[in-house]
Amino acid sequence: MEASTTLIASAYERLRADVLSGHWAPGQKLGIEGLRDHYATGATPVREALNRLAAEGWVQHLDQRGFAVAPVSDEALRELAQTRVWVETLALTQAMLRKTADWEEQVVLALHRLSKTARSLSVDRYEENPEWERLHRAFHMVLVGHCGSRWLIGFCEQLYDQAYRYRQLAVKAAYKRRNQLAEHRAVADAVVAGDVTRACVALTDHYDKTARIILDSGARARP
Amino acid sequence: MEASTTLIASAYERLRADVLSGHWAPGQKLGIEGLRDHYATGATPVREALNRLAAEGWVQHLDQRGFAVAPVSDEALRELAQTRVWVETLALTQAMLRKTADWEEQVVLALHRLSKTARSLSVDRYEENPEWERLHRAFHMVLVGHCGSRWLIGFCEQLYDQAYRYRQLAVKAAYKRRNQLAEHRAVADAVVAGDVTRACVALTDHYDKTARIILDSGARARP
DNA sequence: GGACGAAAATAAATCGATAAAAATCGCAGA
DNA sequence: TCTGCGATTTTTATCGATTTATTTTCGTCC
Repeated sequence: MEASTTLIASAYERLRADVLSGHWAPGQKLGIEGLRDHYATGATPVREALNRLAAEGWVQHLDQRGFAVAPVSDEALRELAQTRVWVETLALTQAMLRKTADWEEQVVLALHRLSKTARSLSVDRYEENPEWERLHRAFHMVLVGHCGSRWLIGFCEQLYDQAYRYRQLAVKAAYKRRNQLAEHRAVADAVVAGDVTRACVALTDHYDKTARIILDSGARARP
Repeated sequence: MEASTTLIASAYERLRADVLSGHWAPGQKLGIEGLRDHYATGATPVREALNRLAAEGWVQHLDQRGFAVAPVSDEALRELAQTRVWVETLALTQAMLRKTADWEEQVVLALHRLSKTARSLSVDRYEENPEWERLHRAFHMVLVGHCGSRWLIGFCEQLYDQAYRYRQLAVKAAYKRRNQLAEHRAVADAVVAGDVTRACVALTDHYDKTARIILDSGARARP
């Protein structure tokens, strides 16, 4: 074999990406056989990948009845958004309390890079720009990355990725134009100014808006 | 087969319990063959159980080099304790903000049950009392269980179980006698009184003491 | 006509074996 | 004695087949 990585790792990454992107719909059953075909690999890698995804909450494992994509619901999204606000403002606050020049520069830099990149590859309709997505995630992770707790950072990553799935599902329904850059800049500015309260308010505002847009788009769980 | 559950679930539970209890030492290599023998099962259940544990952070998965029990360190314990204080005071605060009579009763009840149970099965030396452990976990989970976010509850469970492993490792070194009941009661009293600040301080104090005792016990990571 | 139950079909869980990778060991040369 | 190379051994990752559980189908009985 010549794959740079192991088959299970590859299967895991591809499966995860497909769940995140909404390629496999929430609630959909993920039969071993079907996945084995789709990803052109054996049953063992698929199985182990599914186990990891199950532990991370992306899919459900129904004993003796296989796997299914984790369902979504308005209620779950509200809970997710609320948790994100709580946990990320906590992390941001801690990061700011131990502020360093280096971290501050990272924040400014991450925002700058994000601002230079288009949200959509196409001007008139939405077409995901992977570069923007990468930089957006990086920006948010830099904000909380200096909180001093790998646990907290990990939680923020989980929550971010979960929210990303909801965004992807919503985008299939409606592409709302919106001045995200201003929202991001508001957070970064407050960080640079050292104003914890303002930074947390700005971050909360950013997440609340995102959640509201997704909820309004009408992307709902299918039963 | 007559096992009420599937082999992988059983292997997962037993392996997890053995890692938590310190039966497999931190850093120790977990060879498939060895585990296959020890748990008298096939390689597949062992492998899938290890994958789930790896996703949850109990073991490390070194590509093409098998699995090893997650290492411990003083530094990691400090970070864990700090994160626990942050996240659980957050959850407790939120729980108290949406206080209900029912929840308040659950707290009182959980404390009562805990107070009626001995920490150790033996009077003169420490011998883990599974019932106390169960009730202790239940008490802490009731405290945060009303915060309104399944995510936050899940995080608290993860952190609790991680801390439990450190406690187990420390207990092998030294059994410190200590009035835990008073600490637990302090939290519950503050909750009943509706005093958020005092409840958070009491919880923080409880966790800080635990961490300090473990650190002082000298249970350290082996390289 | 509906419901119960047995049997077939489907799909998941598990095993044993194989292929690939890493670690180990031993030997030759410096 | 130390170092580097290669063969050997050990262990992991993967596959194909078997076993076991669940779902569906199809009669039959009430």
